[in-house]
Amino acid sequence: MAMRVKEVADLVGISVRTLHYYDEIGLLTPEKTTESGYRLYTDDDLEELQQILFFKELGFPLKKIKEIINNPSFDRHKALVLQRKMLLEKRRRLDKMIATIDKTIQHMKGEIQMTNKEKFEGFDFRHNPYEQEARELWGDEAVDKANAKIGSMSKAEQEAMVRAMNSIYKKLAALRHGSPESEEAQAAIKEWYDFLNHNFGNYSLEAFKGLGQMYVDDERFTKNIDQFGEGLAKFMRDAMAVFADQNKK
Amino acid sequence: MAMRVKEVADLVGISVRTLHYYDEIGLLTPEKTTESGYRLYTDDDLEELQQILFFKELGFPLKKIKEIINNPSFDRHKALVLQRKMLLEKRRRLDKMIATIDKTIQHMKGEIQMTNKEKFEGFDFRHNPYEQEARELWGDEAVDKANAKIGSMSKAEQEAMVRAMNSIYKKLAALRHGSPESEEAQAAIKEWYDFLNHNFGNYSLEAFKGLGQMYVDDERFTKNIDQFGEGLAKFMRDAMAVFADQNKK
DNA sequence: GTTGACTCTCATGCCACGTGATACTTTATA
DNA sequence: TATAAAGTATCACGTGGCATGAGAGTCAAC
Repeated sequence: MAMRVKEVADLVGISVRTLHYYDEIGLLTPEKTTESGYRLYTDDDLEELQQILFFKELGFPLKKIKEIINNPSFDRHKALVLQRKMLLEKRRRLDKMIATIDKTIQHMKGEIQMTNKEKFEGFDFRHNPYEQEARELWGDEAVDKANAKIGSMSKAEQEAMVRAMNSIYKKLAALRHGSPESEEAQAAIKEWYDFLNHNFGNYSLEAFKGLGQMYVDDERFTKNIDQFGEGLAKFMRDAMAVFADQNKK
Repeated sequence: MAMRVKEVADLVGISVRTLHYYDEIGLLTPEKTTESGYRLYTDDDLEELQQILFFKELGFPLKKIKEIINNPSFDRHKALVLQRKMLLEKRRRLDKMIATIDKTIQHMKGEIQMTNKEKFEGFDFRHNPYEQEARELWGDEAVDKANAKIGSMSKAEQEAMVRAMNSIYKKLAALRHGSPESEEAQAAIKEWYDFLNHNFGNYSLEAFKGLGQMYVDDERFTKNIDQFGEGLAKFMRDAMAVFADQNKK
C-alpha cells in the first residue's frame, strides 16, 4: 500500500527532489522507511501532503506551514473551510486580471481609454480580505500580543518582568537534568503557566503545549531560553507537554 | 507625468526593490532618469511592466520574459490573446482545486470516498494545454530542433556539417568590417539562410531575423561565433535583419 | 547476472528578490 | 529659510525553495 518517492511525485505532480527537501526540513517525513533507507509514504502522509500543497498554493512559506500543521490545536476542518474561501478570493483576482487583459486588448485597438490604475487591476496581492481571519486561526497572535504588551510597558515594568521571568528560568534550568515529570519540575512549570496567564491573558492548555513546542522549533526562542542552560528549551517543552496532558482531563 | 519608484510600486503592488532589480537585470529600464539619478517611469514603461507581470503570473522566469519581449518580432497583441487563454486555464485549475477541497471536506465527514488521485486534482501543473502554442510563439523551437538534429547525426556527418558552417563563417568574418548591406555580405547571408533551411527545416524570414538577434543576446552563441572574428555576431545580426527585411515584401 | 530504472546522500548553484547600511535629494513644516 | 521627514541611490550580504549533478547503493526483469 505504501508508495515510494517517484510514485508520489508522479501522482501529485511535484519532483522527487521536493519530497526529499520536505523531509529534510521536517515538513513531511514519511511514516516508514525500508531497511535500505527508501522512503515509504502512507495514505496519511498523502493527506498531509495535500494540506501542505493547499497552503503552498495560497502562498504560505514552508516554515509557516510547518508551524501551522504541527500545532497540536490545528483544526483540519476549519483549515479547509478557510482555505476554500481564500482560493475563491484568488479566483476573483484572476478574474480581474482576465478583465484587465480584455480591456488592454481593446485599448490597444484604440477602442477604449485606460487609466494607469486600471492597467494593474488584479495584480495587487497586498490585501487579502481573509488575512485577518487567517491570522486568528493560524497566526502568532499570542506572540504578537506579548510583544505588543512588552513594548507598551515602561522600562521599570519591563525590568521587573524580566527579573520575574529570569527567576523562573533559573529554577527550571537547575532541574533540567532530572525528569520533566518530577514534582519540582511540574511545580515550576505551573508557576510559569500562571505567570504567562497573569501577564499575557489566557493561554489554553493546548496553546501552552504548542508554545512549548515552539521553544524548540523557533530558534529565536531556543536561543533566548538556552542562555539559562543548554537544553533548557527542550526540557521546558517536555515539561509543558506533561503539564498540559495531566491537567487536561 | 513621469512617476518615481515608490509611486509605481504603490500603484502596481510590488516593492521598490523589485523595480530596482528589474532595472539591474535590464528587464525594465525606465526611459528617463533625473540629474540626480532618480528613475522616472513613463506610461510606456508602465505598459511594459504590465506585460512583464502577465508573464510572471503565468510562471515565466524573468530571463525568459526578457528574451521574449526584447525579441524584435514580439507581437504584443498575439501575446495578450495567448496569455488570456493561459489565464483561463489557470482558473480552471483553481476550480478543480476548489472542487477537490469540497470533496475533501465531505470525505472528512465520512460522506464520500476519495481515491488518491482525486485528492490531488488541480495541483498538477505539468501539462498546460497551451504550452505548445506558447512554445511556437515564444519558444526556442529553432534552437531545440537544431540541437536535436545535431545530436542524432553520426560523427562523420557532424564533422561535415561543422566544416560547411565554418566555411560560411569565415567568409562572413572576412566581410565584417564592411557594410552588412553590401552585395557580398548579402550573398553570404543568403548562403547561410539556405544552409540552415536545408539542414534544420524551414526558417521563416522573421525567425531568421530573430535568430540573428539571439546571436547577440545569448552569450552562448556570441562566444561561439565571435571565435571566427570579433564582432562577427553583431555583423551577422545586422546582415540577417537586412536580408529578412529586403526579401519580405 | 547484468542491465536499467529507481533510490539514497552530500554538495553546490540559482533565482528573485528581502534586508540593512550609508549617503544623497526632495518635499513639508516650523 | 532652516530643519525635519520622506523618498531615493547604490552597494553588499542573506534567504527560501528548490534544481542539478556526482557517486554509490537497491531492486525487479529479462
